[in-house]
Formats: sequence, structure tokens, C-alpha cells
Amino acid sequence: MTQPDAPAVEPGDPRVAEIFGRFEAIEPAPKPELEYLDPFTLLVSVVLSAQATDVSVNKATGPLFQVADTPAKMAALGVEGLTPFIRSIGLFNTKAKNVIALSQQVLERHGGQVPLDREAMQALPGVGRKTASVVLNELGVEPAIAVDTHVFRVSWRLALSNGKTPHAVEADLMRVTPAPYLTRAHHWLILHGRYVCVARRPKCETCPVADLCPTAPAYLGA
DNA sequence: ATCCCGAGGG
DNA sequence: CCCTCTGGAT
Repeated sequence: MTQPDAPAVEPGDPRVAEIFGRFEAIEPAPKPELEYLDPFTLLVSVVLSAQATDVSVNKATGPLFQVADTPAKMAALGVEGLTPFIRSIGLFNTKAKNVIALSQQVLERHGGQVPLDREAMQALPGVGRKTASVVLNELGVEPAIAVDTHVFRVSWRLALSNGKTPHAVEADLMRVTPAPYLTRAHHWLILHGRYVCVARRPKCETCPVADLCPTAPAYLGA
């Protein structure tokens, strides 16, 4: 018990069900704000979204996918051809190399189709657990709660987990989230973190779950 | 633990 | 100015 103040959440906890129930009431069918056309463009978009806002990614992928929306076209573009499209995103050097290498591997090792299993997907350059989880969940292959910066922060503040790594937080979330909410949990936590439970000064005054949050009183001056 | 890395907001 | 943004590889 390294965190005596953070209650251990168990499956069936009514507070957790209430939190997700309210998210569902606000947005029954949450969708990703990243724009994509198919599994390949989804994967590329998610790789590009690391440490970047979805707005900046969409601004780049609009023109990019108009030119290269398949592994073959992307590979043909090459690092030199791709870089100008994604320079504004940031981390563009690493991302350009990864997207081109990823496209080549999808083409040469997977017949031009994005492999829809976690092991094969995470073996692709620039694809880690978080990225694979987003793609697998979004495509309906398997329920997965990808833990990014937003999900990690929100999970801690709401005391849904006190895990010290994204993987540990993911395990807690998968364990305590009611089954009907599993596929949508990631999107709700993302949206909540992006617009309400923001990093610097969370908007507890207008938060729909502030009364269920152990962190809110500190910001509300209670 | 460190590096990558531009854009937007406060 | 500083902090943050749907991380991954070394």
C-alpha cells in the first residue's frame, strides 16, 4: 500500500459504473477525432499522433492521404517525400522514418494489409502497445483501453487506478470497467481529459463527475 | 532515463 | 515565457 489515500478499486464498484454511466449519457457513441479512411490510414494517423494534437495531425494527413493512402503509395513517397507533409506535427524525423518503414513492411510481409493482431502490429516500426490498442479497439478486433497521456492522468485523478506505468493502468481499467463500456471507455477518458480534466488546471467547476472524484475538492477549494 | 520536436494555449 | 499534446525506441 504505497498509496493509502488511493482506494483500491474492485470490479463492481458502483462509483465506477456511475462515472461511465454519466459519460454514456453525455456521449453515447464517442468516436475518435483523428480522421482516417481505412485500417492503413488509421494506423498511420495514430503513429503520427504521438505527442501531438489530433488537430495538427488532421491538418497534415488531409493533404497526405490525398497523395498517399495505401502502403504502396506511402512507400513510394519515401522519407524525403513524406517529411514535408508532416513537418508541422513535430517529432517528424522519427515519424517519417517509421511510417515509411512501416509501409514497406505491411507491403512486403503482410500482403499490403495491416495485420490485425497485436503481436504482428506491435512488431511494426513506431507501433507500440498504445497505438496497437487504439487500432484494434477502433476496428472492432478486440476491446482495448489504450492508455495515453490523457487516460493516464484522468485515471489517476478519478482514482480508477494508481498504477505507475501505462500498462499497469490499462490492466486496472480493463478489470474494473463494466463490460458494456469497455469499447467506449478509451474515447470517453480521452474526451474528458482533453476538454474537462485538462492537465494544467482541470475544469472541476463544470465537470460532470466532480462529485465522484477524490481530486476535485482540492481544485474547488473544498 | 533520455531523445525526438513543431504548434497552440495560457 | 512555459507547458502540453491520443509515444516509441534506445
